[in-house]
Amino acid sequence: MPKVTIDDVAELAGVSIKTVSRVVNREPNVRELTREKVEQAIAELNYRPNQAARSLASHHSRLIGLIYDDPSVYEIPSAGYIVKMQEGALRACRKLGYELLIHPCRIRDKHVVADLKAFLEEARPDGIILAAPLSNMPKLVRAIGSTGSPLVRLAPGGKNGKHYSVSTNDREISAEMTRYLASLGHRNIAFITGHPSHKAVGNRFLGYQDGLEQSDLQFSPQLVAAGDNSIGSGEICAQGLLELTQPPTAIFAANDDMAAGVIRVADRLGIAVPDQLSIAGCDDISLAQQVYPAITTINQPLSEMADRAATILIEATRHKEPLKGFEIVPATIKVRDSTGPAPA
Amino acid sequence: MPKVTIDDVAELAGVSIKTVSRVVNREPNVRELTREKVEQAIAELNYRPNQAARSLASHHSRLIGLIYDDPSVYEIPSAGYIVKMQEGALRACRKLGYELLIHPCRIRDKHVVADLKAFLEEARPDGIILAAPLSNMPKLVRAIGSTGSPLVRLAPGGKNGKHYSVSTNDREISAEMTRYLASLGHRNIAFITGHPSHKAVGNRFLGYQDGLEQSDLQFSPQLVAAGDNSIGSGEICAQGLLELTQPPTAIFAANDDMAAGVIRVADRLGIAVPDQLSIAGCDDISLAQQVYPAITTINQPLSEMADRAATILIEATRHKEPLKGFEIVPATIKVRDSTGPAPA
DNA sequence: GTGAAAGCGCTAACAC
DNA sequence: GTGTTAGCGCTTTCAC
Repeated sequence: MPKVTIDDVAELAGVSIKTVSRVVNREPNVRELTREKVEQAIAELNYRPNQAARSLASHHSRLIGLIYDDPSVYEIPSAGYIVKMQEGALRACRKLGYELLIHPCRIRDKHVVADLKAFLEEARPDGIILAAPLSNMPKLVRAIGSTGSPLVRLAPGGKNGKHYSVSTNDREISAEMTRYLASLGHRNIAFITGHPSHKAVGNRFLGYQDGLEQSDLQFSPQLVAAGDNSIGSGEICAQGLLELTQPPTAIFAANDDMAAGVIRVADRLGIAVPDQLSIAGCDDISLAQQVYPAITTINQPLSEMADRAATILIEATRHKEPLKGFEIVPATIKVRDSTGPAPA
Repeated sequence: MPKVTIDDVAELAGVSIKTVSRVVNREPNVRELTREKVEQAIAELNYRPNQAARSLASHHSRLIGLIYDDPSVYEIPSAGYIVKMQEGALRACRKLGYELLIHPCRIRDKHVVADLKAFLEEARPDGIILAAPLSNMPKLVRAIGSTGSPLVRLAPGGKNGKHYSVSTNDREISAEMTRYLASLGHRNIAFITGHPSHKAVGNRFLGYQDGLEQSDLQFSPQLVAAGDNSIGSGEICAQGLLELTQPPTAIFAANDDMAAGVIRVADRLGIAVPDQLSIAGCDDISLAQQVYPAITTINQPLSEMADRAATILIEATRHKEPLKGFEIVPATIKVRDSTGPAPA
């Protein structure tokens, strides 16, 4: 397999290497006929541009870095969360001719910042996606910002003026889910909160409160239990809630793992789902469909969000645009089998 | 942030760039004193070699490609499997100054082979890790082999003469698990097989049979149910097995998801685990610890296997060694709460 | 042990 | 529209 270079293509097509370069990079100012000749030569020789040479000459690595919390430390974010994110980012990268560099990091490690800087300086990605919950950590955002790498924050709890962010409508959609439960006749709707480090998950709690108000229901602190995103915490919270003298007829959990925990407890206590108890989750991880009954949940469009983040980043480096602002990828409610009319 | 180059370091240290290069690459033939001077200059300037320049000049990308089945198509391998693999491969890469390129691919897509070749030719990783179940597909193994990229097959069902493989002792450890169940007094031990495309998972079935034999127990086809690695299939299989006139007192599932399905069914049928039914799984994914009771399982050392694969690959490219042979990373049994003495 | 020179294969800047 | 030239920042080769 002798390596085919741009010179070989130029020679075969009878043009200069610069013209080949223009065709490869889809630059303007090439006659249609010339372009075709070059494209044919490329196909004939099966030419592939050498990325190393490209990036050395252009000062662009065509690499996007995806930074997230290492799951082997916390179980947040979960493996499903990570894989979904990767999938979206990869989709965008492939479409635009980039590669993705994944970089899990341990937020509790003292050397995170140094480690991150080393990654940015050595691998030199053209842009960085910082995933939740890291996207909320000023220390990290600042460290990356100071290197000058274009940065997109993924699913941060709120915006900041300095960096672009891609979020979903956590609060609004959680309000909608709450209204949906209310519309089924539920009056005692409980909520299980998520891990406090994850601000986007915190917004779901706010949405729950909004939804109650919009449905003319009273917010009651007893109906709120504090989970930490794990199945186990969902079980513990459910147990507490179901022992109340006025137990809820619907439980809305800030993620699917905890909702699955609630189902387990209902199973054990002989409470029928959804006939006696409705259960709703958040995230739409695969578990939500695998358990019985399948969980009504909110489809967090993580893959689309990561796709958008990577796309924005790549387009920004191409046009050398400053990267400010934000966008919102709307979530949708997936009604499945764990919710139903309130018991009479 | 003005970019620091090798010339700056050479000037500050008062040596030639070649000497700096030697120090950076830990080559021999540098006096200790010279090395120290250079290292000090590097630290002072915070110099980082430019990877693009390095790989252009050396014809090494310092990239390892990890190829696996896209989870959005099949749910095998699961997200947890993928993340564990990535973790191990990343650990090795970081230690040795490499980066990891992940490349999920859709085995059912007609263009897989073309897509893979394009990946290899464009990104030019120095080596490839092909994960199970892809590592069993001759079509893919051949496609990668034909490009000349060094290849390590991860957890293939068997060896082949042409490529290095890293496996675990699936068969032996499954036999051990079966013997363990027998040692608890179980005489009716059922097995739930995994998805047939995953040969390593098939070896677990062979191990189950070995274990029965070694424990002087009769193999009985009725005690074998065919799952597909999903929680749902575990439930279906469990239902069938528990309806037998001579139901098993222990069920050994070829993965943890299916074992979790068995637990769900036992829960529903009011069968106490482990008092009336022992359940064992395979893989030790996080779910195994999160469900109640926590699942006794086999810890598949996926992370270590991927670490070994990447390490082997990197060392081979350095020494330009041909890459043949295999190695086995032993798995271990994790006894937790889902197994106990057979009912009297 | 150390250094000088010659590329690696592309893109940028500018000429035509 | 197209081509020429000069690097990008390293490693390789070979001389000393």
